[in-house]
Amino acid sequence: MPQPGPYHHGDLRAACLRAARDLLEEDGSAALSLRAVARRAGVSPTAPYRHYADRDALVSAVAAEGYRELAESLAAAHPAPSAPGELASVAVAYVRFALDHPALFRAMFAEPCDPADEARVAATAVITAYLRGIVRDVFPGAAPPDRADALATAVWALVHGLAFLHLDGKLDGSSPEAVAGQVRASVHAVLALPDTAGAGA
Amino acid sequence: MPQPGPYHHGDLRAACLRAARDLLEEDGSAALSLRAVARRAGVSPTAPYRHYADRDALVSAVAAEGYRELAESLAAAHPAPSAPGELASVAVAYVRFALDHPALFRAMFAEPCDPADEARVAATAVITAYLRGIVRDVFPGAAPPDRADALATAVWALVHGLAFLHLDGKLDGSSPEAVAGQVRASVHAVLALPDTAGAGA
DNA sequence: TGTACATCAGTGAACGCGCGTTCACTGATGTAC
DNA sequence: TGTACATCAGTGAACGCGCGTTCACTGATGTAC
Repeated sequence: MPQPGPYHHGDLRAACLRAARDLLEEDGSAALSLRAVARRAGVSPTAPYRHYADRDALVSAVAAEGYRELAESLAAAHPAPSAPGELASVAVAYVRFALDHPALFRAMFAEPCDPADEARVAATAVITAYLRGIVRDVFPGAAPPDRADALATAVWALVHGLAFLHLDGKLDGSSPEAVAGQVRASVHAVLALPDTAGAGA
Repeated sequence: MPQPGPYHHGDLRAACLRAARDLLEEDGSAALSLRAVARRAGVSPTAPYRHYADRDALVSAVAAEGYRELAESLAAAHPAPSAPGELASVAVAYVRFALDHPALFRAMFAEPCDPADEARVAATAVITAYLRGIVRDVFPGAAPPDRADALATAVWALVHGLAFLHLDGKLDGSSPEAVAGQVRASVHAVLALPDTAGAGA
């Protein structure tokens, strides 16, 4: 039943992205395939080639979209953190994003990365700059500037590692609260502050 | 040219593992396939089924071997660390292992994990217990015991994150020294100590 | 020491699958006159 | 307003591929007598 539908789709480019995202949400363990995306979008297997040069281009587009959404999630957690506890909230949002969109997150980082894909590189840079800026705001007096950079990298690596270890079932992710608590405790450890988590924000 | 060779291989089980490892070292981006492993081992495509129930069993065996080797690498970096600097050396070894065996490392963590595979679970537990023990040794007086646990998890996540970010080309991995320095700096940041890296051990 | 036979570890043909990608095509759209 | 035609976004058949897995088989090994 070929579903009459219009011959021209309208916005197949976006529909492919949407379909890819849906597939990742539904069965994250399967690799993303162009044919599956086309099927999902209700279109012939070759139609996506009108909009994407090849499979890699589609995957890169999906990854870039993921980066943008991740950045949004972080910003939504706290627009301009200036205290360690607020930074911790951003960290929690990072891990939360990974757990809420496991397959997307994996695609963003684990798919063989094309270093030449501009959108992807740019999207990564946004994340890096964002984290760096946050850490600088939280520690305005960090002695040498590259110390702040080192700290920013450490924070990123920490939350990234927590995210992946959770994704791979190596840590206790039984409840969102457990995860959040874990992340806060870790961030506070990094920032060398007494763990003020537990109750409050 | 079917290479005469003996009909019976001798130890095909081990040869498959070896072949799988070789393939991962050579082309880490390709997925590990049973047929490729058989080919590499110089054996018919179905011979491995004598020794592994299915593809997953092979991959799990490879991953388990990887965990064992990772544990060895960590132990070799420092048999019984008791000072932060020694702990940092272990951290460097962790990241080094990932960069030296990128595809293996990915297979260990990113392959859809079979939670039921005993060898694999056991091998993971060894890593966890090892890191936990180290952190406890380095901080014998850590106030509540679960604080030491949190710290151990944070350290693990930190090095794990650094490893993956490096694997994915998100950090400066231009030279082994740069990587090691980065890792040391991060660990010291976590441990809230002045960064004593740079020159010495 | 020699032979019969069970067991084991391989072979090789075959299956059905989904994939990425190509190609020549055709239906729909929109623009120029 | 009406028609001719270029352009664009789809179709659908076909290619060759490597995969996991099955099956009936056969060659080699080792044990019992």
